[in-house]
Amino acid sequence: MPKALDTHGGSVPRRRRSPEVARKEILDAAQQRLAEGGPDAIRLQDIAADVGISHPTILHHFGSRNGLLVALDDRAIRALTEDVEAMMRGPVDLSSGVNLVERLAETMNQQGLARLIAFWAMRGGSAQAPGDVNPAALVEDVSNLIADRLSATAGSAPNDTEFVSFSVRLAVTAMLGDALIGDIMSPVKGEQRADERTRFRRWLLEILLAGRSATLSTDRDL
Amino acid sequence: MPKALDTHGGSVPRRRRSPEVARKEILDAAQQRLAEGGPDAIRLQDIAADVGISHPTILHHFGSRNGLLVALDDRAIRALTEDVEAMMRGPVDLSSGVNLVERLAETMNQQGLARLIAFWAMRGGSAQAPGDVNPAALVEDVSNLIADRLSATAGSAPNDTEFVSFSVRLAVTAMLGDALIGDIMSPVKGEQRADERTRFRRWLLEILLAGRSATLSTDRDL
DNA sequence: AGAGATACTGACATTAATGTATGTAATTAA
DNA sequence: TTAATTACATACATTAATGTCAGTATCTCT
Repeated sequence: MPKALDTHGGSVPRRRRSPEVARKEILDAAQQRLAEGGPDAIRLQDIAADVGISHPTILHHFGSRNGLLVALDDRAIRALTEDVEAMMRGPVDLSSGVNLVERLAETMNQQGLARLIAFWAMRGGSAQAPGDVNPAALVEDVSNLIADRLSATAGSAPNDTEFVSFSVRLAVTAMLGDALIGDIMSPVKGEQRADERTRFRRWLLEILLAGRSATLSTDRDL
Repeated sequence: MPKALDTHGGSVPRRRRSPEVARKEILDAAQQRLAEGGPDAIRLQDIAADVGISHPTILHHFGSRNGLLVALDDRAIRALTEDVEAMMRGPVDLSSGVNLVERLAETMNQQGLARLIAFWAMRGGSAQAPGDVNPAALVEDVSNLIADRLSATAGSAPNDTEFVSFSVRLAVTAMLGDALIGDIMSPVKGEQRADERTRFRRWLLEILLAGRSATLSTDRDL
């Protein structure tokens, strides 16, 4: 039988998480609150209630409210850059394998990541690159990776590098923007909206492919 | 000589604005704070200090802090939609007149409008269309306008409508996203960054034009 | 010039958030 | 099994924001 000498609620035994798990659960809850309720909805009490802990525990893990926000930003940028990186390390040919645009749209919309990234941008953005991650460096690595690949390919003009880089940039920024304000940019309502969104993405992919074939002579895999 | 019987500071006579001017000055200050400091920087005291008034005056004009935020959102969406509308009412031909992409980029970056729109999206977005303006309706009007023009033109396929609509949507969302996270999407640093940003916009415009000429047979003015 | 209307202020009330201090209970290792 | 560590809780302190109120100063209209 459980001993009833504890000072808290009593009936339910206290759950003890590993620091990693605790941090993840807290960040998840915070991210969901941000996505659903906006910036003002990030309150320690509420997040703690969602997770099922008391709010000082959040401070225990993140030091301060601002520490939590920085960790949130950090994770969001990491998710985005890693996604781009993964796409880049795969076959770079836009037409093959994963659909660049579709995948980005998924990433942006899952867990309200788009709003989180917007939040990061509003809170100072690249100016305050915090902690152990440097998003800009990650992106630069990816760009170098692409540049290396392209220069290793016979017959690639300097334009190719910029075309790929611009394509990625366009896809990322457009899918971010579309996740944020796509709804009001669409004249279609209700049921058909999802269809139109899908068509928009396909159209964007086609535009990119067309632009590429106009730039590159052959259709080789990069 | 000024009478010294007043209860406040005394030396400086109180300035009295028209409600419209007062609201505008307050909104401007709030917008700048949001753009520079993020969501947490929107504090009535600070904004009041920027304008040179006391914070209850803000409440007098907007009712509550939330009233101020709604007004901010409202103005941002209005600015965006009116910008799009103006572009649409002009010559729709993407290659002529104003550069669609450039102009959008300007709009997004002036006064940190991009961040404000992101803020709006995070705070509930199209779900809570407030007050006297319905952003969705404005956008719909514009879309109808385009559709009418296109159907009035001989030889226009249904595809044309969607192509123009998608082009605008792409330009808007991409320039919004680029204003937010363009910095980290660029592998270039320092001086050359501005150049690259310009090239990116030109490139986007070219892509759109190429896609159009691929869709439309003639190059007529719409 | 006088009177009404209202933009505006200073002082205060209230609420509500973050952060602190101290103790408890669960986990791990000796 | 005992001891050390630390995730976690309760109660409280503190700060800091929004919001209220009663009065003042400036504008407009007659």
